[in-house]
Amino acid sequence: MGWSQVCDNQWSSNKDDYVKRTLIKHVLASTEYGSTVMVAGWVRTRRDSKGGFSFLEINDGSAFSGLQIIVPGELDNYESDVLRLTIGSAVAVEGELVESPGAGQSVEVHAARVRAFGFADPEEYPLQKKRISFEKLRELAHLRARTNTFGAVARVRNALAYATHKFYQERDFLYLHTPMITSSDAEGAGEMFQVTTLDLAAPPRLDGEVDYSEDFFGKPTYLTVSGQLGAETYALALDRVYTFGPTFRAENSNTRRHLAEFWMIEPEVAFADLADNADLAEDYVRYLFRYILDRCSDDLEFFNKWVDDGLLARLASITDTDFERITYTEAVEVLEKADAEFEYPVNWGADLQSEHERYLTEVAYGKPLIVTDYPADIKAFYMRRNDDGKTVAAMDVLVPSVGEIVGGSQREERHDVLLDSIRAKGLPEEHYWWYLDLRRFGSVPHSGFGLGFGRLVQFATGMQNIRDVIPFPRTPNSAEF
RNA sequence: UCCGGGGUAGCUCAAUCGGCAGAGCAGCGGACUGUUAAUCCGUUGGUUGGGAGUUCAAGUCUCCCCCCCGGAGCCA
Repeated sequence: MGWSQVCDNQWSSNKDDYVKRTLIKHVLASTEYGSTVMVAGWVRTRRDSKGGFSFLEINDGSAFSGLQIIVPGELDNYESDVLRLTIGSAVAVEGELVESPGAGQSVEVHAARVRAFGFADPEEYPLQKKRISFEKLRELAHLRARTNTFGAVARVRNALAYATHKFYQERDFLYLHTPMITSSDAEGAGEMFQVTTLDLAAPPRLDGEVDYSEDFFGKPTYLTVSGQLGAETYALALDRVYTFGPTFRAENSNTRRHLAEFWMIEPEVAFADLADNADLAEDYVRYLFRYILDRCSDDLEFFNKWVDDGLLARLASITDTDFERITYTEAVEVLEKADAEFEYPVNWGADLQSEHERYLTEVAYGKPLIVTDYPADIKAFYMRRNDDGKTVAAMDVLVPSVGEIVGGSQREERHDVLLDSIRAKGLPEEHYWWYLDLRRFGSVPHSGFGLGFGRLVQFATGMQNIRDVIPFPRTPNSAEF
């Protein structure tokens, strides 16, 4: 049986086959009144009428809205099952699709059969119809997908992931799987989680030091903090590639914008300079928001109403306006002239602080902003040195509310300059032999960036905390579920 | 990690100067009803995060610890 048949309404009353159901989003869009439909999902609320029937609202996650079921009291299992269907119970319903006389929905189903699957004891079930705080729902991460908010987050996150692949595939980018276990800290992007099979209580030792030659890989290994360097190797053979996978940072970061495990998208393009890179980032981000505005309108309207009332206007403005582009030096000038109090002083050579980034994107320009050409001293070794000798071809995309969402650069393609940077930053050059090889053999200018997928979902939904846009967030002290 | 704010009923919160631990919602019982977070009446429900201390008396004051949230740093 093909998947399309599963989604089709092929249900037969002779067979107890509840796989052949119609997803609620298709039922809600249907106008085939009088037809028989089969639906299944989880009960959101039941209201009983002493007129001898019950209203059942069920949701299967396929749409923001649930489906109203009218259950007549004459059903055999009305007393035994239907009246026990409280919030959280799982149920399947066969019935007739009809136009609804009520105000809250256009269609409803008059049940001919109701099959109760798992009940949910209302004394025990932690979710309730009233609003529960996001903090409490984090403790209920195994159940929170059943709420309006987290169902909507999951659908928008999915749409953004799909749109990401669609965008890059349509542009002939090759999807690349870079390793999650790495033997070097070459990326230099933060503290790393160590991966080992050694007995931590009694590791083998040699001259007092832990003897990693006995470890699984024969040397210390870590979870990756970035797929960039691997992506560069493939871009310098296959022209344009992207990664989309998990990355890990063992930083003790406790903010609404950081996770210890998060997903990142990293495109890398050969024969591309910083301007090409900025064009790609802008096209990509605008493509994503246009996609969800088209495909996730119910979910976004919900977020706009209950989570962030400026969301829809902000998303629409981004799809309609070009991003502003300024250099770091220009940004510093704007900040120095700004009529605002900053906790941290602004001076050329210092990195932009969160408050500076937010001022630029929220106050000074009021839209997404691409800042380029940062001082070399505050940026990574692999970024291409500009002719002024002081700055590098780096770029950050800043958006209102979230701040930095994209960080990227043109990569240093000149072997001697790269080697000089590695030495100047005091990095162990023996770890970079293969990375330097790329500059010895067929080197070309190339560029890429990283986009934090969680921050993208935050921006797209208005959700304040990144822990609420991933199913099971990993943060310091927290790896439940 | 630093700064600040918190932890009280299943949930969201209140509790004045240190003086009998409360409300709404949920649950449960009943009434009513093509309902829409239904409504109305009644009702169950507490080791006030943990530990120690001050006091006649501690949710409240002091100390230690744990956890959560916001901001900062790190960064995506």
